Amino acid sequence: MSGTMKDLAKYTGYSLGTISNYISGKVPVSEQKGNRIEQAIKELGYTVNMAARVLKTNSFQCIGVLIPSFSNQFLLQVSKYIERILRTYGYDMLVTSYNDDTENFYKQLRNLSQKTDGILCVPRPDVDYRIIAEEQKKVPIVMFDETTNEMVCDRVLVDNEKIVENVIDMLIHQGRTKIGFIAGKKRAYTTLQRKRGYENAFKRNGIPINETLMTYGTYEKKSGYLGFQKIRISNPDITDVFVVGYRMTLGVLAAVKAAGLEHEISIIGYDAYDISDTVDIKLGYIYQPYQEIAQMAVKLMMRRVNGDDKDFPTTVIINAELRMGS
Amino acid sequence: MSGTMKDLAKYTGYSLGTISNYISGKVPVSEQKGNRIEQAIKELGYTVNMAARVLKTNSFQCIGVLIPSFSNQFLLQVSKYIERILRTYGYDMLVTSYNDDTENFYKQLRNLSQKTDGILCVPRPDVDYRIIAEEQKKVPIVMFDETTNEMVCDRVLVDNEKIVENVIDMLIHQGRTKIGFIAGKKRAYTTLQRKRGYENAFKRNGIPINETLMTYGTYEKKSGYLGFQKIRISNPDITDVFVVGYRMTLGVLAAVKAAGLEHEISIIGYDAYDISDTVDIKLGYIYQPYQEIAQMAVKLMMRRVNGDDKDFPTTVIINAELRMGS
DNA sequence: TTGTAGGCGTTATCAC
DNA sequence: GTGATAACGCCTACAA
Repeated sequence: MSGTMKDLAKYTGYSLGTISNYISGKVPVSEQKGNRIEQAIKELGYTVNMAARVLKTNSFQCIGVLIPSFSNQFLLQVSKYIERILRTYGYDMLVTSYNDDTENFYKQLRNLSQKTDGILCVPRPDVDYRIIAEEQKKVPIVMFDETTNEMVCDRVLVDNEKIVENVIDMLIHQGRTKIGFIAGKKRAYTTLQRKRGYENAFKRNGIPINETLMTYGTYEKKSGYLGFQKIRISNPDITDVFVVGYRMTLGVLAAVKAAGLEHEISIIGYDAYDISDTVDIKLGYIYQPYQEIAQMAVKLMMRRVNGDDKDFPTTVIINAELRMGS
Repeated sequence: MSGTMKDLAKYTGYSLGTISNYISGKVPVSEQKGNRIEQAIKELGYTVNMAARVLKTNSFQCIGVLIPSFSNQFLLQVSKYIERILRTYGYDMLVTSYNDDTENFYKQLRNLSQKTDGILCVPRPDVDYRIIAEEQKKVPIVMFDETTNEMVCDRVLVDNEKIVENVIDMLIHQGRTKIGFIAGKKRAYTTLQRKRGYENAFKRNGIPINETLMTYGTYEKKSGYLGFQKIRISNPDITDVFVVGYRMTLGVLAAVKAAGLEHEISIIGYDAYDISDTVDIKLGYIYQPYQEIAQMAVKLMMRRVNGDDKDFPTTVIINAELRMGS
């Protein structure tokens, strides 16, 4: 237990008010006393007691970020930018993962709502929106990347439907129509969007949709691996695979390699920018602009935190882009 | 602002003490009153005010984890286990990154020491140990993975020297002596250990050490790429590369591939377990047991948090192992 | 500019 | 079991 303001007051002989004024910096204090207080702080090893300050001011100067898993490269990357941007606003960031578990999601949400002034979260599709709504009464909540439909809530999302549609359309125009699609979790918002984009492209080109070319996954490497195998059983003539997420892309790569199809198949993976030049397989990737997502989410959150709710609920849509491996 | 205990007291007509007793669960309360309070909680939307509780109890039931970067797969993986294990002790986890910046490290350390009961951190080599010592007066600090030498501090470390020595020795016995070594940051503890292991192996086998086979890196992919190129200029006959960290391994893979040397060179990468089966290059990896590291770190921290300092400072050493790609 | 006093929401210590 | 009351450390009027 380190010293308190009271200790400083006793030590210097000044009043508590003067000490507080000096430390908060909001009310000027004579230089002489300032110096003496400064010295006392060093002497007694004083540090502000955040709990007390928060209790009094009811403000944490801190925003929570809640993501499904620490294995998600993309979200961690976004978080990194969120942290930087928040700092320019004088806010700290607290990251928490709910480990892909719904109950844990609720728990962490409650937890963060006790420790922060607002929460940026990536929800699961199966969360009970009423629980979120309940928390939302206490602190502003902005969803990013994923969302749930039932909720009235601020959102920052990527236009998954459009980018997928465009990419698949491009492939079709190149005469490649046997395109496997390994999506994320079945009910996830992003999955639905991407699936729609995939289907749109085929419809647009008057090609019937082959359900056996599609499958879902868990974002784990293994499920990418298995997904590819499953699709290939029904479609030995498959030429392209579109796969969502870094780790599932790794899985597909491994499966393609294990099947000795490195030169027959090309892959387009979400967020696979890191590995496109390390493998022999042709690999393009969808780039989701981390920084812009972070920027928009923080901006919106800062407005909410400062009581500006005039356009609530608002949804910001951000464009992704296709990039090819070197 | 949601309801408080005082509101509950007013609403139910019971005293503050009874409300508190019921909510903390530490003192039994008659069932009838319990039910009534439960109902009042729902009615008024009461939630504990953590700040007030912390102020009073001086305990956060929360441990902070401070890592250099959210890009570090390995540390994030360890954090995931830390979180799980902490939960079994009834503690939460807060993760923070200092973005490879020393000043930021200090800042986050101070920050966490205000929000948690103890800090598990991965320090930079150049941190001023006095600042850590200062924080350590307030909360227990356990270093893991990395450490600084000057500090009197608890540590949970991997035996990098031994594993590297063994792996290099094995290669030498296979007649492969042109082994490149791309280490991490120059002054880092882990780097020094690994370098020593590398050198030991050569000494042990009576082979002179070739400095041009060694270089440092920043753990970024690019620095792995450049590191390989640099080493190869002086050593066109290089047959093996030992490289530290997931991303730098990716860089080496890309460089080897760019040079068309997929079949001449084999690579051993730290923590590269994810990609070993996706590339055509022979790739082994060092596996650092995440779970065990997390377990040891948490165990030690829990003892410190509970005031058991009898073996302070203590250092736990954990063994890594070599695994080969599928 | 400086000091005093009251209260933020909780827990802990008493009596009853 | 229950109720009153006093802290915990800080901030903020308001008064001096």
